[in-house]
Formats: sequence, C-alpha cells, structure tokens
Amino acid sequence: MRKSGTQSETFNKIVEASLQLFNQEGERVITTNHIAERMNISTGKLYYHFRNKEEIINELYHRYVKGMAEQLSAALNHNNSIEAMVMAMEKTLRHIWSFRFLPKSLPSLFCVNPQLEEEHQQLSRGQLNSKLGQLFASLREQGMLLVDDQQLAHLVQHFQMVQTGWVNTIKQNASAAELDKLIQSGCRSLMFLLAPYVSPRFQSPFERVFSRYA
Amino acid sequence: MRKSGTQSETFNKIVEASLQLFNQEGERVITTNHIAERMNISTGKLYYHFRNKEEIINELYHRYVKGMAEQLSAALNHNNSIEAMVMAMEKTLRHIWSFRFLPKSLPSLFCVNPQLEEEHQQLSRGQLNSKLGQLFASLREQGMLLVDDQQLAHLVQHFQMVQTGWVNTIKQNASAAELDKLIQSGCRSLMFLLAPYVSPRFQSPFERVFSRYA
Amino acid sequence: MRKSGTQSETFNKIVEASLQLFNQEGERVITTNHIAERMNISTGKLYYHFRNKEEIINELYHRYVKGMAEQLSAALNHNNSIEAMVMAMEKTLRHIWSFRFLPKSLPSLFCVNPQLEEEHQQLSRGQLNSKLGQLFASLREQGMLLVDDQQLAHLVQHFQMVQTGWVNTIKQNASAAELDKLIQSGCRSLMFLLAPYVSPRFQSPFERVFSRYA
Amino acid sequence: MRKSGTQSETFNKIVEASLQLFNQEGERVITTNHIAERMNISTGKLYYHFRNKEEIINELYHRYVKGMAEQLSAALNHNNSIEAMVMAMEKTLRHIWSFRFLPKSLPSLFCVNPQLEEEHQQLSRGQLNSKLGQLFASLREQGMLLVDDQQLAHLVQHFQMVQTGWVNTIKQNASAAELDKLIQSGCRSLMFLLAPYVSPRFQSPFERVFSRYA
DNA sequence: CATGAATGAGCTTTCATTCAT
DNA sequence: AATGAATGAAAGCTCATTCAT
Repeated sequence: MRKSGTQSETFNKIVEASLQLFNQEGERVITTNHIAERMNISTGKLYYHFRNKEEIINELYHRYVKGMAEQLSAALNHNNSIEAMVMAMEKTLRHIWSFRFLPKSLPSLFCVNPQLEEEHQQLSRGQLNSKLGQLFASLREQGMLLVDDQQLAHLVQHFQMVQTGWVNTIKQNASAAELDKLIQSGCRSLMFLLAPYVSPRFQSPFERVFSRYA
Repeated sequence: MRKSGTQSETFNKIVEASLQLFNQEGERVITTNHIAERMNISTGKLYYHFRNKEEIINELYHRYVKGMAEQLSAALNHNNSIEAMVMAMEKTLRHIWSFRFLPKSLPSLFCVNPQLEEEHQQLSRGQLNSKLGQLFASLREQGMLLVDDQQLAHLVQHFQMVQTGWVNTIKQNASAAELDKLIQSGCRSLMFLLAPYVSPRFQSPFERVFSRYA
Repeated sequence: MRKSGTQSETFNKIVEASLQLFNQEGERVITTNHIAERMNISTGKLYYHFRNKEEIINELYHRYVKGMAEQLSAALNHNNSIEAMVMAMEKTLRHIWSFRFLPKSLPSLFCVNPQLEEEHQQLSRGQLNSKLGQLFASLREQGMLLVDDQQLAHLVQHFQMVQTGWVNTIKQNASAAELDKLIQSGCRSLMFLLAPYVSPRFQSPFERVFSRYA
Repeated sequence: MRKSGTQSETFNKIVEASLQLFNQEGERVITTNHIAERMNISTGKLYYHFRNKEEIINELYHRYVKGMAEQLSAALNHNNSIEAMVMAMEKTLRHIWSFRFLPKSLPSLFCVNPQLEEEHQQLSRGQLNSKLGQLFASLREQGMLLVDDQQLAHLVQHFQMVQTGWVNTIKQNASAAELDKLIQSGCRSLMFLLAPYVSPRFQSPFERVFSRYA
C-alpha cells in the first residue's frame, strides 16, 4: 500500500495527530476511530496508510529513536563544554516529553506487540545505549569524567532510567510554564547522576551550571 | 455483597491468580474472563468479589505498596551493616519482581483509572518515598553515607527510578536461575548509585559486598 | 415454602420495602438484590419468602386491588352525600399514589408476566370496574347522577383512565405538600368527569365542593 | 460516525424493526441483540447507527410525537364538520396504535432515561397539549363546543388520558379486524367525553355520527 | 486514493435464582 | 429459617479491521 520511501502528507498528519492524542489522552484509550475522527478523515483512509494501530505506534517509536539519536550525535559534536552538554540534555528531555506516551505505554505494549519489544532491545537498549556510551567515553577522553568502563556502563544505564523515570513523574498535561520548570529539574537530576564523576578540573564550571538550574 | 473488611479465600485466590496472569501475560491482555477461566470459576463469582478489573488492580497495588513499606521498615531496623542493607535490597527487588506487571502497567493505567494515579502520588511518591528518605538519613547518621539533604533527595528519587527501570529491562518470563542473576545485577546497579557517597570508613566493606555481586 | 395463610413479619417487611423502592426508584431498576440489601437481609431469605420478583409484585398488586375495593365499598356505604363521595375520592387517590409504581409498570410488565395481565383483566377491569359501576348506579338511584346505562359504562371507564392518567402525570418523588395539591387537582379532575351528569337537585352542593378544590 | 441529520436507509430499517418488535413483544423484553438478530445484521451495525437502545426509543418517540402533531394540524384545517373531526380521531387512534408500545413503556422508562421524561413533559404535555387545546378552542369558535376555558383545559387532559388508557386496554396483538372494532369503540369513547359540551346546533349531526360507531 | 458502513469477536457487567451449609 | 457465595445466561457495548463502492 504505502510506498515505504515516500511518506505522504496524510501519512505524516496521521502520525502527528496520533502523537498528540496519545500524549494527551493516553495511547491505551485512543482508538483508530478517535484518530480518524479527530482528523476528519475516514477510517478507511487511515487504514490505507497504516495496516493497523501498531504500525502507527511503530512509526512513532522510530521517530522517537531517530530524534534521540540525533540529539546524541549533536551532543557528541559539542562535547567540549559543559554548557553545551546541558543544552543537549534539555533538548533531549524536550524530545522525550514530546513523545511522552512512549515511556508510559511501551512496557505495557510489549505483550501485545512483541516485535516492538525486540526493536526496543535493538534500538533503545542497543543503538541509543551505545551512542550514549560513546558520548560519555568522549567526555572521559576530554577529561571531563573520571570513570572506568564499568562505571561508564552503569552511568549510561542510569542516565536512561532517570530520563524515563522523569517523564513518568509528570502528569499527562502540564502547561508550557510547568514544563519549563520540570525540564530544569530533570536536567538537574541528570547532572546529579554525573556529579560524582566530574573531574576536579571541570568541577567549578559544572557547579556553576548546576546551580543555575536550582 | 462482599464485606470489604473480611478477605475471603476466594478473594485472595482471585488476587493471586490475577497477579500471576498479569505478570506472565501482561495486564493489558488479561481480561476478567481470562482470570475466571483460569480459575475455573464463573465470571459472576469474580464479580461478586470485585466490582471490576480496576478493583483487582487496586488491591494488587495496595499489596505491592504494603510489601515495599515492610521491606523498608525491616531495612531501617537493620541499618547498621552493609550486608544487611544489601540483603534488604535483594528482598525488595524480589518483591518488585513478583509484582512486575505494576511498574509496566501503572503509567498506562493512569489514563483509564485516575483514582489510581492519585493513590500512586500519595503512596509511592509520598509514603514510600519518605520512608526511603528516612532510611538514607539513618545511614547518614550511622556515618555510612556522606550526603547533604539535596543529595539525599536525589538519591531517593534515583533509587526508585532505577528499581523501576530495572524491572522494565527484564523480559516478561525469566527463569528462576536468570532471575537470580538479574537480582544480583540489580543490586549492583543500586549499590553503584550509592557508591560515590559511601564514607571512607565503610568503603572497604562496601567494596567487598559490591564485588561479590559482580 | 411460605404458608399462604400466615404472612410472616418478614414477608410483610419485604413487601413494604419493595413497595417503597419500586415507588421511589422505579420497579424496573430495582432488583431483588437491592431489596435484600436495603433490608439488610440475605438474598436467600428473600427467596425463602418469595419464589421470585414477580411474586412480590403480584402480592403488591393484590394489596393494591384490595385497597381499591375497600375504598369503593366504603364509598358505597356513604353514597348519600357529595362530600362523602369526594372524601372517598381523595382516599382513593392517596391509595393509588402509595402504589404509584403499579400504574407506571403494569403495562410494561405484562409482556414479562402474562399471568399478571390475566389477573389484571379479572380484577381491575373486572371486579373493580363493576364495583365502580355499582357505585355510580347507586348514585343514580339516589338521584345524584342522571345517566343511562351506556353513559354509566363510559363514565366508569373514563373514571379509571383519569385516575391512572393522573398518577402518571406526577413526577416520581413529590413532597407531601406537593402531593396534597396534586390530590386536590386530581379530585377536581375526576369531579369534572361527573359534572355534566349531576342532577339539578345536587348541582349546588356539587358546585360548592368543586369550587373548594379550585 | 453516523451523521445525525441524514437518516440512512439502515437507520430507518432499524427504527422500523424496533417498532415492530417493541409493539409485538414489549419494549422491555426486546434487546438490541434481538433487533439485530431479527434484521440479520450484526450488533456492530446497529451500534454504528445508534449509540444505544435509548436512542432508538428516542427516535421512535419523536416520530410518534411528529405524527400526533400532524394529525392535530390536519384536524385544525378540517374543523368545520363533525365527520371530519371523527375521521381525524380515527387516524389518531390508528397512529397511537402503531406506536402502542410507547404509552405502555414510557412511564416505566422514565426512571431509566430521565432525559426522555423531560422531553415528554415538553412535547406531549407541552406542545401536543396546546395543539389539542387550540383545536378545541377553534371548535368552540365554530360554535360546536360550549365550554369555558377551565372546562376546555380539563377536556384536553381527559382526551389525552382516554387516548392513552384506550391503548392500554387492548391486548398486545389484536388482529386487523379486532383493531377496527377497537378503533370504533375508542372513537366512541372520545366522543362521549365531548358529548356533554356539544352545542344544541350540532347535537343532531353529532348524534348521527356517534350512533354510527355503536 | 478515499469513503464509511459493516463486521464480529469479545469485553465488561448484571441479576434472577440456586444451593450447600 | 437463614446465609451469602456462587451460577451462568445474557445484556450492552467497543473497536480493530475489512470491503464494496
């Protein structure tokens, strides 16, 4: 049906409407009918573009991962300053927030969609994980972080867990102002994870940035 | 109908069967029909004891929280040795594991059952959180942890996030042997969170225990 | 089970509780469970006294008819004064009101309980009807009403229809004060049916009573 | 889903099948499943067109009221002859008969569907009532009826009550022949209500028609 | 491409009634 | 007499998905 390369405008609109509804109402309560209704299109049209609801979620998941990978790549390219690092963190949290239904729903989706679980293993726990590992390794090389390989692996894992944990602490629909605050405190939370391993040389700039997020 | 105080045998059996099915298959795909069928009882019987599926989940959630609180209380009473602490961690992870459907499903349940979300705020993010805070504070008093109040608050939060994150990394049905290993690595992961704040005096026993979990 | 002669206290209490609930909430939404719950007895006890819900309704129907018959007999014994007639009307309307669920539910019950329909034919459209006919005939003999037999039959029918129609115009739960007013206007309505046939001799006392109900 | 304005063929067929079943078997015992089964359609199809059984009943109620209003309007336009009046009565009774489940079920439905009760207040006791009042008023102007305003109001009310009472006296499934007779006697019954107020000028034509219905 | 009516399996829930105790 | 847990048929309704047009 859909040509996998070209993503028609409708395709994109469906994905975006779904994202919005999933985030706002919860993926679990949003049916394909809701999505079509919200978009003022027929269910048939929706099913022309997607074989089923799962496929929409898959697409969203891929977009989520892609965005995460991009943030990480960007961070890798600006890994020389702590400020830049934290900016990247902020952008990452914002990105996670914009796909917030995923951390909430993924664990419960796996029993329905095992293929998604596998992909999640490969992408999040695989690709993204190793990218984050690279980032931390480069920070180590820069002398920013003092960690051995084991510690680095733990940091990576915890970093991801705290990111996920962070979204789940937030209520479904926060205002823009609230969100800003929450992103700040999320960054602080993540920085706190790294704090013990920041090298003395970078201690003071780190503290400076950290205190800015108080 | 059912007296809410007395918990009949059937009541308990329904709760236990539900827990097993939820853990094994995922709460999302288990219907009240499945539960009744598995137990070889009529749906009517199930609905005589519970108004609906939500109520079963609520009951399970309360049992989960109760167990967590008990572990924390026990830990508070044996907070003098690192060994004891880690034993408590193990037991806690085992307990979480036995209710593993909850960390997976809770976030997606909130949109369906907002009352549960509120309770979660009060119980997990409230009661359990402060209990864990007390535990860490007592460790600080014992001279085990060197942390200021802010750090303590972060530690509490991260500790919980890593616990939750840990269950979600595990595939639905792990064998007993796999589980043991996973519990070990979970403990290591949690210890790693505390590691930077362990006081020099307790460094060496901490290391000893830590390495045992390698 | 129940000895048909002796009506135990429980039996009566069930009937009375049912009547109250049927009147207040509507027979259609009141289940046997509701009745037992309201009475703080077990469903088993209820079913010891009544084979089923139908039987409770039958009993209520019989009490209703019995009451109606009593009112009519009383009226027959005091048929010399218009005042007495209207007093009887009032009492009758009050009685109908106290069984108000019946006129509302009977027509819809017949498809479920055809035996009840038959009884209704015999009792209401039979026994009560002829009693009311007798009453009107005696009024004719007294010179109060000037009607031929055909007119009398019509009057009887209309009288019953207006009584029934009257209850159905009233909302389920009227206050005592409202009820008093409604009874007044119900009497007026019934008197109006008879008005054209009141003999000149009784015109003025009739008018006097009628105007009192304005 | 369904556009509320356009009434598709299926929509109409569902309404008609429901009416037939409700009339024949009683609304109370007819479920949406029965309707779908009878029509050889899926329950899903039925629920695509109606949110629930209530909505079907609402639709039927509106059709009933619309028909009543039409009969009354027609009567108003041909109010010069008694013959025409009685023809209108006949048509009205036939219409009521074709919706006979309504007078039987409405009173018992109100406790389940309070919105319907409100509509009934506004439509039957409001709109239809005043239309009938207008009709009688125009008959008064024509010199056919001699009534004051109070009497007119009572007549209106009684007329409606007798119409309703009439349907309820008839057993569920009367043959066409029986029905014709019943309609005749219904008309007679209604005429009898008016009889005392027919002006001398119209007495003889009235009697003529009345006797024809004997 | 698009429509939207239709499907139908299956979910949650109710309730009159039974029955072992 | 009484209990109250249990039954089970059946009701109302949903929703992912299909398919004729």
